[in-house]
Amino acid sequence: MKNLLADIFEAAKKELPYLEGKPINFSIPNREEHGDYSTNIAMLLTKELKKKPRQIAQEIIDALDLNPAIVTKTEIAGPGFINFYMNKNYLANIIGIILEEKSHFGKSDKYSGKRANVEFVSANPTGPLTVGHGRNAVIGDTVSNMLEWVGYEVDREYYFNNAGRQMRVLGESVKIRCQQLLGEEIEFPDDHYQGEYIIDIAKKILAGNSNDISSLDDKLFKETAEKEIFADIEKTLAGLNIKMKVFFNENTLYEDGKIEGLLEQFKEKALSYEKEGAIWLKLSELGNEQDKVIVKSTGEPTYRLPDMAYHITKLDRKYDLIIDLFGSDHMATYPDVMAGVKSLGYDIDRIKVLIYQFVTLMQGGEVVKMSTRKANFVTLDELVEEVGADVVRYFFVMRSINTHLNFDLELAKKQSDENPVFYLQYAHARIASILRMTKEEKLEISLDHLNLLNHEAEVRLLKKLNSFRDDMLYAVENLEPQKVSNYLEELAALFHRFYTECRIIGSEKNLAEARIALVNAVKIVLANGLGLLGLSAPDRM
RNA sequence: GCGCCAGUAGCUCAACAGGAUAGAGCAACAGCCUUCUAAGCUGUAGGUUAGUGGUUCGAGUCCACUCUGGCGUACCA
Repeated sequence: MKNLLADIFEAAKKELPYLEGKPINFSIPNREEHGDYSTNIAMLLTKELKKKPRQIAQEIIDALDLNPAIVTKTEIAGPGFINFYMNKNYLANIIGIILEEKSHFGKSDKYSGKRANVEFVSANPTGPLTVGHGRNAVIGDTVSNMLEWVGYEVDREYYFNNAGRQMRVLGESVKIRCQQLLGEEIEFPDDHYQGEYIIDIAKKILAGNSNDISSLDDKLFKETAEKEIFADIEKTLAGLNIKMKVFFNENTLYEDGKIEGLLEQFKEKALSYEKEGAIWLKLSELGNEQDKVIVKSTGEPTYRLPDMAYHITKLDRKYDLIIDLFGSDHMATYPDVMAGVKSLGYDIDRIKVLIYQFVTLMQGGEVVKMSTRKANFVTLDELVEEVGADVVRYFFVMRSINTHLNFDLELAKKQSDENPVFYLQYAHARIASILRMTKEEKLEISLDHLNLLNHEAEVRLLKKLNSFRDDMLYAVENLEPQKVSNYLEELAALFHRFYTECRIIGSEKNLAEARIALVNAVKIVLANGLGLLGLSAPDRM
C-alpha cells in the first residue's frame, strides 16, 4: 500500500524535481480523522525551498496523478501534513489477494537467492537448556523464520565446544557419581556439576558396563555425558519446534589447522606479539580498547581465537548474511572477535550481532538466580511442560530483544487463560467456528459485494490487512520479532471488535457473504503471522 | 571509573522508524450472553514519558549531563 503511494510520488518527480532523492515516508496517522496515510515531506522541504510547508504541500498535491478509484481525497492538515483517504472499495481488494495467496500472503521474494546463517543457542553440552537459553533459542528460530519469509535460504547453526575445562569437569563429575553409586566414599566437589542429570548419566554408564568401571577410560565419562546431554538438548529444542541444520564443533577448527593458520596470519601481519609467555593480539591498534590474549601461557588459546576462526569459516561459506545471537553477558566478546576478523581483510558487514537482554526469572515476586553448575535452574523442558510450547515461544519474542524480560513462573502457569497468545489463537478459533456455523446455514463465501463492507469495524480490519505486508517486511529488515506479535495483537483486537458489532448469520445475504470473505482473510493472516512466530493456529479452543 | 542495554499508567508493555490530542493488556470499578466461542466486548479511573538542559516548525523518540536498574569490563566462554 505504501509502495503504491510511493509510485505515485515517483511519477510526480518529473514535475517537481526537488522531490528527487528525498525520503518520502508514509505513516498511518494515530487518529482516523487524519486520513489513512500521511506524509510529512512538505515540512521536511521547507528549509531547502524556503517556502511555507502548506504551500509546498499544495504544489505536491497538484502534481500528483491520483486515481479516484484508489485515493478518494487528499488534504493539507496541521503544520503541513498531506493526508490521503483511500477508497474503501479499493481497500477491500486485499481480500481477494489474501484468499488467492493463502499461506503465502505477506511473504516477499525481496531476498530470494540469498543465503543466511543464523547461529544460536550454542550452549556447551554441560547440562540441560535453561530458561535463559530459551530466549536465545526462540529468538534465533523466529529470526530464521522471518528471514525465510522474505526469501532467504537459512541455515540454523549451533556452535559448541566439547574440549576445554568445562567439559573436563563434566566428565569428572560423572565419574565421581559412578564411584559413589558403587558405594565408594568420595566427596563430591563443590565446583562440579551438581545436577540430578549427572547421576542419571552415571547410572546409564553403570548399566552398560555391569557395574564395573575400573577398566573404563576417563574419556568415556565425558563422551557419554556429552552424547546424553546433546540428545536431551535436541529433544528440548524439538519440543519448541526448533531444528538445527548444523552442529559445528569448535574442535574441527583445530583439526583442520584453522587455528594454526590464523595464528600465523596474525604473526605475518605483525598483529600479534609475545609477552609474559602468552600471545597477544594488538587490538588497541585495531581501534579497540586494549590488547587481549589469544593464546595463554599454557599454550591453550582463549575463546577469541577459535571464535575468529569460526567466523571466518562462516564468511568463507559465502553467506550473504550471518547472524550471531547472544546474551548481554557476551557483550564484551564480539568487538574483539570482529576486529580480529576484519584485520585480515574480511568483510564483516555481512555479520550482524544481535544481543538480547537477560531473562529475569521470577518465582512469586522473587528473582530466581540460576547457575547450571549449581543446578538451581529451571530447565526449558520444565517450562515448556508447564505452559506449553506456544506460550513459551510467544513470551520470549513478544518484547524487544533490547529489553529485560521478566518471566514470572507463577504467572505463566496460572495465566494460561488470560495470556496474549490465547487472545490471538482465540480469534483464529472463533473464525473457524463461525465458518463452521455459516456452512450449516448454507452461506457461501463471495467477493461480489465487498463494497458492502462499510462498517467502521470492517474498514479498520481492511486497513490492517492492507498493512500486513509492509509491517512484516519492516519487522524482518530490522530483525524485530516483537513487531510481528504487536501486529497480530492489533489485528486480533480489531477482529474481536468486529465480532461483537457485526453479525454474519442473520445479516442480509450479500453482506453476510462479503463478511465471510473478510473473516476468511483475517483467518489466513492470523495463521500466517502465528506461523511466522512458530505458533499453532487452532481451529477449536 | 569506562562500555553496552533499559527507564512511558499500580504491574507488563505499545507508540509506524522525529510528527498532529502518548495507547493496549493485566489489576480496580461499572455494564454486556434466549442469536456465529464471554479465553470476548463496552465504559470509568489511572501520565510532569526518571530528572535537567539542548537541537528542531515539532521530541517519549535525537544530543549532553545527572539519577536508578541489568550486563560486561579475564591468560572463563
